[in-house]
Amino acid sequence: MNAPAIQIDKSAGLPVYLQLAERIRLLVREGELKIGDPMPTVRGLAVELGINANTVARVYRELQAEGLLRLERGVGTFVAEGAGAPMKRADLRAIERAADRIIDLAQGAGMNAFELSQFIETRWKEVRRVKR
Amino acid sequence: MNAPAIQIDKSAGLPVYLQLAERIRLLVREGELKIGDPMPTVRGLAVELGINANTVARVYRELQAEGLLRLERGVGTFVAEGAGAPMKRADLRAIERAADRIIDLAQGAGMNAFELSQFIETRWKEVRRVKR
DNA sequence: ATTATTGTATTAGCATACTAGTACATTAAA
DNA sequence: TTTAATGTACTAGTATGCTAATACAATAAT
Repeated sequence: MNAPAIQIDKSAGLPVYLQLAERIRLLVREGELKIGDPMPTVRGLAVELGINANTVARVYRELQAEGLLRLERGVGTFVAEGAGAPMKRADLRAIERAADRIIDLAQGAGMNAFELSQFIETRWKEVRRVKR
Repeated sequence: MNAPAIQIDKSAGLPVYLQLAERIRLLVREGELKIGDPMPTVRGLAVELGINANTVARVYRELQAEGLLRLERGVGTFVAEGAGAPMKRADLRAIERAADRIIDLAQGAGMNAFELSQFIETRWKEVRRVKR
């Protein structure tokens, strides 16, 4: 499990570079990518995903600016020290369980993945002001 | 509540026409828009959302092709007869409750709306093969 | 010193997702 | 018949999100 599978959906409507950046952020937050872990090569990942190397480079640079990655020319790209602690396993598990539950409900109601995620984004923005 | 608020996020990365189409599909599925209800005018909605009338027209035409809307030139646009029954209120409520729960968990873990929705989309695709 | 591998940079070009403007066609109401 | 409101159609232009190609620069291994 040295290199977790990074995958994107080129036909998803959402720009590839946003998907890729978000996927990497999530892998770090989940703890699948730990501080110091090597990232795939710019060229290598580009080939693997079937996208352009510049697109990968752009994402890496953006994540470096966020302090999530550390780019070393001639050496490689690594998860940066400033990448913040990953979620607690218990929290992650709880979110996974909650996700499975709502996915189950949504499927039962005839929704698809896109509809559900849109629904949740909308609801998030609506609920934010409640602030419990 | 004749016309439920339709809102989009122009800075969300996701193309406006996809957001708009999805938002309308959801309103119909939730039962907020019922069969026969009038939709906002092409021009009116365009102005309201700050987008081009052609973009709205495109979305309406697409939803008509799906059988969700009925466009009558010179008259207006309406929710079509073939729009299918809305979700049961109980199902909708269950999904809303599940959404509130996972939003709460995600916020607690430091995620944002976009991260959560991406997480759920990814998990949906992963879990699909389990097929319970 | 040489070579292979890495990230960096630049330029050109293309398809998509629009914006903007205008004209037209159909319907209902006056 | 006229008018106002609706959806339809077309053309032109722009910004974004890429693809493609190429060259350069730093590092590590030889």
